[in-house]
Amino acid sequence: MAGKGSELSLVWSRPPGFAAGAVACESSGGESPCQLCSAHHLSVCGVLAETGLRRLNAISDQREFTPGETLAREGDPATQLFNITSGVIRVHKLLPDGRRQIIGFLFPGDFLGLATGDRYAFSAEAITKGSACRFSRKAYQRLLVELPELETSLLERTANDLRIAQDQLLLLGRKTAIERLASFLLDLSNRDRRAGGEGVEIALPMTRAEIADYLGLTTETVSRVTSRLKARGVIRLLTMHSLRIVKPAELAALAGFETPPA
Amino acid sequence: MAGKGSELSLVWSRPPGFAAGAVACESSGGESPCQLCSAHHLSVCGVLAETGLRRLNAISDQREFTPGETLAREGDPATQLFNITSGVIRVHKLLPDGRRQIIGFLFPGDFLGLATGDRYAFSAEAITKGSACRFSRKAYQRLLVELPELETSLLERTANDLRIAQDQLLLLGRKTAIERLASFLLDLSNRDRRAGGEGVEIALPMTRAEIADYLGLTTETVSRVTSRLKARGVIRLLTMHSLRIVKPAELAALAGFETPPA
DNA sequence: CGTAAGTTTGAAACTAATCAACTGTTGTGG
DNA sequence: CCACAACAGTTGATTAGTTTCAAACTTACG
Repeated sequence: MAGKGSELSLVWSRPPGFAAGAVACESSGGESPCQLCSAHHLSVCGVLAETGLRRLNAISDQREFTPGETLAREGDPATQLFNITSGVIRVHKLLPDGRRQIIGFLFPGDFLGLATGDRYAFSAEAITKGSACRFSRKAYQRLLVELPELETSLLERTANDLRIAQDQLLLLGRKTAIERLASFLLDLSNRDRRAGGEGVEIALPMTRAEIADYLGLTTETVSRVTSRLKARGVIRLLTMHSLRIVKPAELAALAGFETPPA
Repeated sequence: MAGKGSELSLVWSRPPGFAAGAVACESSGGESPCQLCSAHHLSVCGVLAETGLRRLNAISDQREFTPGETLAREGDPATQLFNITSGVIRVHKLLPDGRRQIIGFLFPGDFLGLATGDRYAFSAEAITKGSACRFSRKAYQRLLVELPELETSLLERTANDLRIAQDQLLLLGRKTAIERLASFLLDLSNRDRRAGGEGVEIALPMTRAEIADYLGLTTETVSRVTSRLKARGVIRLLTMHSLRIVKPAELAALAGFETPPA
């Protein structure tokens, strides 16, 4: 019962569980770009029929990005929305003195930019190279009015992202360092499983510093806690950026998963 | 530029800034209950025209609550939605060992229950006595399909709540105890100002323990930090549950408001 | 290969939590 | 209306978990 485990997107993401959203998609070129898009089934556009897809495609263009590239800057006018089709993005907020909180990591199928008013409330930067469908916010909003299934889908996604954010509030407000890291690894595992993987071998495209800024810790603490999990035989590092979950049950227990006592 | 300051609702709340949402309302009785409702202009129902209001009203009933009463329990089937019309609600999540994170406080006009799948992802309990419009989730969702302006309004609210949650992630992940309390008091001040007040005399309907669980601290720390603010002349306690902000600028500086350096 | 960036590990410092005592507030019944 | 009990809040002393500072080690890359 209870807790589902938190996720990772947080600024528009994956399908809330049932119906998928619908935004627009990429392709490697060709006549029907969206249907060839490898992220199509994960994306908001997944719910759109032929007609809707075509209209969405008409207002989108393709944007490639390379590591370190900025897609959105906190405080700038929020003119563009993105649907990630490949690669990984990090989304963060800063305090005036430079302290950083990473709000979420975006993967293919995740949507970027709607948790925003007139200006971006966060910055978004590429961690890996990748690509995204880009929309003008205005055109997108106009299209929303005419494609109610798209709006419904976005509402579901937003509600889902809100749920994810609330799980993360519990993590940041009340969990210990080891619980935070365990929760994070389980999230990655669940994500991999939903993407069709085994959820056992986990890729970590982000650096330790980025994990730290996501979990409200320091690099050193992330490193120490990782070592502890390794020493307890719960995980095994394969490379610097991938690991294997050896004892999933123990990891879940450590994560203190959101299962209320009552 | 930049930061707007975080808010307090987080599980469906106040108007995102421009258009208000629309759900349904309360009244003290009478022919046109919604229009007499004191929370009407703050609520999602605020955007609905006569017809929509009537339909919404048809599927709602009135629910009074007293301090300590539970409106929703984490893990239970999410069958009911609420629009708060008076009083204050706290929304929280628990870890198995009882650690609590308060996700938000809900005030009149705030909406409760949509950041949820089939089951509530949080518990909601009354802090004060009050009242709410209650809807069956199913009936509400059916109505959403037929009232697009309601759905649009909900989407805006959800996006707004997501933004608020993300501000709180920054607070919990990166701010110090004094910055957290200062941010909290400023949020309350802003809320009061938007409700037509001066934002100077602040009501604190919640206990220190509840503030602590909202800010990821302990009661003792909240008390100590409050004393420090008092000693510095930034605030003055009027009663146990109300205070005056004496130096708003200093309070804002302490809050480290979300203004990125760049 | 060599340099820079990223990661790990150790020691010291610090913030907030915990434990504990005391004070203030609230609400109830004599 | 006061006394008292129960609860809420404050303050102090100590502890613990995480950060900070520092150095060594590893990996990635030009």
